Formats: sequence, C-alpha cells, structure tokens
Amino acid sequence: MFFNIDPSNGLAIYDQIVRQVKFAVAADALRAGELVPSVRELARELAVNPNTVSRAYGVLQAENILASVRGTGMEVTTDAPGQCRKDRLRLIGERLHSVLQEARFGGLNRNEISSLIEKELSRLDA
Amino acid sequence: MFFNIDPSNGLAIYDQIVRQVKFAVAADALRAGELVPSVRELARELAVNPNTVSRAYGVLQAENILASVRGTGMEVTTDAPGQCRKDRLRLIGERLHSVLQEARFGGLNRNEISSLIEKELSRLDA
Amino acid sequence: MFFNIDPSNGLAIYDQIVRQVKFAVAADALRAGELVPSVRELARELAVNPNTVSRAYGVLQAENILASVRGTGMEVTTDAPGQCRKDRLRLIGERLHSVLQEARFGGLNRNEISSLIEKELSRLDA
Amino acid sequence: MFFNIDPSNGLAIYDQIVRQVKFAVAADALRAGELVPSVRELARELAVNPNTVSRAYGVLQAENILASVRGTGMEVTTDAPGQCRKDRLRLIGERLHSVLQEARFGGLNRNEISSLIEKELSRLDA
DNA sequence: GTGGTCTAGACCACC
DNA sequence: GTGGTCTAGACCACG
Repeated sequence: MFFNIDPSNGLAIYDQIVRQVKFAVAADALRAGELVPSVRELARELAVNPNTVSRAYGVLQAENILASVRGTGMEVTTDAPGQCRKDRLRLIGERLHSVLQEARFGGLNRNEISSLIEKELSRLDA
Repeated sequence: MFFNIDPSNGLAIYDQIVRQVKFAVAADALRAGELVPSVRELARELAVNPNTVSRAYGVLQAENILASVRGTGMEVTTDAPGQCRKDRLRLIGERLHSVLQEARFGGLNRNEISSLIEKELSRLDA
Repeated sequence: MFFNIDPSNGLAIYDQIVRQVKFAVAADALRAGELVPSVRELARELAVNPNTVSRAYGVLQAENILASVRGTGMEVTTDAPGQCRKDRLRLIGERLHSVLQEARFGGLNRNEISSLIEKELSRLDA
Repeated sequence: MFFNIDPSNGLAIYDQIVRQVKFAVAADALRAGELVPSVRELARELAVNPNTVSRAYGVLQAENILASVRGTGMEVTTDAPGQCRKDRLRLIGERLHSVLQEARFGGLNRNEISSLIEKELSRLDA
C-alpha cells in the first residue's frame, strides 16, 4: 500500500497513519466510497498493533473522513476529498513553519536556510 | 532572553531547551566560559517546571556543552561552539527532511512545495 | 465521587464516563478550571481499566470539555459549562426519544406510556 | 411491514428485530399461527443482512415465540401473545428506567424531566 | 505523581 | 471476514 511509518519521527504512529490517509485521499489515491485497508490488514502491513490502526481510524471517523460500514469495513466519505485537500497544506505548512522558525531563531540567515532546503530537496529525489 | 518555547510543537519542552541552547551557542549569543541562566531563573522565564530545565541542562552536560562550576552555575565549555555549529545544521536538517519527505509523500510536487516554503518564509519575516 | 457505571447499560463504559463528566459539569459539580480525577484514580474507583478512562478523557479533550495540563492532570475548560448544559438535554432527549418511539411503535397508547413513566419515576425516588 | 430499524439506536439490529416482532405480537399485529415474513424478504425490506434477520428469528425460536414449519416458514406460536404482552412492559420499562436514571443523575429535577418527556411525546405525535 | 502511547490478546456484534 | 470495546501491562515525557 501507500503508507510508510517512521517510528523515530517524533509524531505518534497513529497520527502518522491519520496524516497519511488524509494525504492519500487528497492525492486521489483513495476516493470517496472506497474502502480503506482493514484494521488487521494495515496493522500487519505496517508491523503495528491493530489497536494503533484502530485508533487512527477512530480519529478519522470523528473528523468525518471515514465512515464505518457494519461488517464490511471503513469507507472514505464524500466529504473527505475536499476536506483532505484543505487539510494537507495546513498540516504540512504547520510543521514547515515550526522548522523554519527554529532555523531562523537558531541564527541561520535566509541564504543558509535556502541552501539547506535545496540540499534536503535533492536528497529526497535520490 | 533568547529562548521561545512552543508547547504544541511536538518536541518535548526539555528538548526544545536543549536545542535552543545549542543554537544560541552556535550563533555566538552564548560564548565559551559564559554562564547560562540558573535553572530557577530560566524556569520562571519560560513558565516551565524547574525539573524540566534541569533535565535539559543535564542532557547538555552529558554532551559536554555545559559544565557545572561549583557554587556558581553552569558555564559553556570551550568545546561547545564548534560542536554546536556542527549540530545546528544536522538538527534542523533532520526535521526539514522529515517534513519535506511527508510533503512529497503527500502528493505535493516540487512546485507546490517550493511555493509553500516561500509562503512560510515570508510569514516568518512578518 | 459522582460517577456510577452500569456495565449492562448498552452504552460503552467509556461513553458512560463521557456523559457523566458532561452531566457533572452541567450540574456545576465540576467547574471550569477544576481538575477531574486522574485517570488512575477514576479507574480504580470505577473498577475499570485505566485505558478506558483515558479514552473517555480523550473524547472529552477532543470536544474541548477537558484540557490536559502537562504533568498535572486534566482540567475543565472555560467553554465546558455552557457546552455541557446544552449537551445534557440533547443527550438525554435523544435516548428518551428512542425509548418513547419504541413504546409508541410497540402499540402502547399515551395512557399506558404515561403510567409506565410514573411507575419508573417513583421507582427512581425509592 | 411494521418494522423500523434505527442503526444509530445503540441496540443491536438483531435485537431491534426481536423486540419489534414481540411488540407486533403483543399488539395483535401478528397473531398465533400467522407466518412471519421470510428471512430473505424481511432482510430486503429492512436493507439488512439476511444473517442478521436469521439470528433474530433464532432468538425468537429459542424463546418459543416463533416455531419453524418445515418447508413453509416461521409461524407465531400459541404461547407467543401472552408472553409478548408480558415482555413488552418489561422491555420498555427497562430502557425507560435507564434513561430516567441518567436524567436524574445528570442533575435534572423532576420538573425538568417531566417537561422533557412532554416535549418528546409531542415530537412523537408529529 | 500526571497523561500519552503502544503492545498483546480477548470477546462481541455484524456481514 | 469486519470494526468496537475492554483488559492488562509496559514505557516515556513531564512536574
């Protein structure tokens, strides 16, 4: 599937799952009405406890991104795509803001920040 | 002083203090031999529990950034400046990498990422 | 304390806790700024697993009824009283509606329903 | 038919079916010897999985409300009417008790409870 | 001491 | 098979 968890991320695992489901919906990799992987399946895939996945799905349900269909699974709501596209920029923007703020506060000038960004962007492509 | 703590940062408070002390040293705002604020003073200033500051100082002591001077306080070691300048890019780079990775994974293309960065950079200047 | 859990209620335990906290706030038994019982304490008192209490508190946090104070506990927010007083009638009204609907549907006429209510109300006072 | 299922009721669907069959018998809408709808027919009508209906009928059979007639279907037993009329008040009374208990516990006084009941009763007639 | 997170494993209701 | 709930017990960060 389209998820990758990084335990040393700082973010809680369940939160990473929440974010990645949102991103997958925002990127049309998951569409309205589609079923997300079952709790057990995703747990196995990510080598994570089912409860952790269940918790993430619970959060997404509370945010009206997913809805449970009895005995069938969890499906993406019709509201989800719009909401997730809106969320995506906000979620990433918040983290980016926090990092850039620290960089600036840490005494890096704009040039140093830019070159650091360039370096990390090319590292990403590799 | 030169510290600002953001409790909703994801990073633990003590870790934010550790990082900011390192950054202050890297930026020459704190020089070798200088005394850092006392645990109590900094705790009051940041509206944080003294134990939290104490823990941060403990970590910095273990990394040989700070050394305790009996009856006086904690001073910046002579090794600190070099070490902190080295650390600074690494610490910020790691967080930046994590965010950019999420952005890329989240389906943003290079242009969208760049414009998001521009937006956050200008927000920072404001 | 002011909570009583009924495992054979149909409602999940964590949901009963959520509702009862709301009711306690609505009834001014818990006021804004006050600390609710700690997770472990309430768990012990109700003879329930701490995770169950924690989950209830998590829901209340998400609804902005409680806020966690690092290392101290969970406190009632300033928004809580108004919100809980609004919620109380709705929550009870919903259950009442469901029961009365069933009674009516079950072929009881208004008189029979009224006398059943009277009977249960006096049972309550006993 | 005379059934209405509410999935957000708290009660399990199969239990709602059990109760409603009992109520229909108690109200003489179903009489001794009459055939209840087939599993498939009722399942289609309620937009519910046939297994769920089958389970409900199984419970009713175990309680001697229904009896299967080979090759024909399930019929209402001769014992059923008496038994169901007895059950009806008990089943509804139990739920009513639970709600009123919560209302009283939630800090509503007798007047507030009464006016809430009035409100819900008139809502029902509409 | 506090809450937050995670694991492991169980039982239930529903499909 | 599915999700929902609960228990038991662990570790972490924070005060």
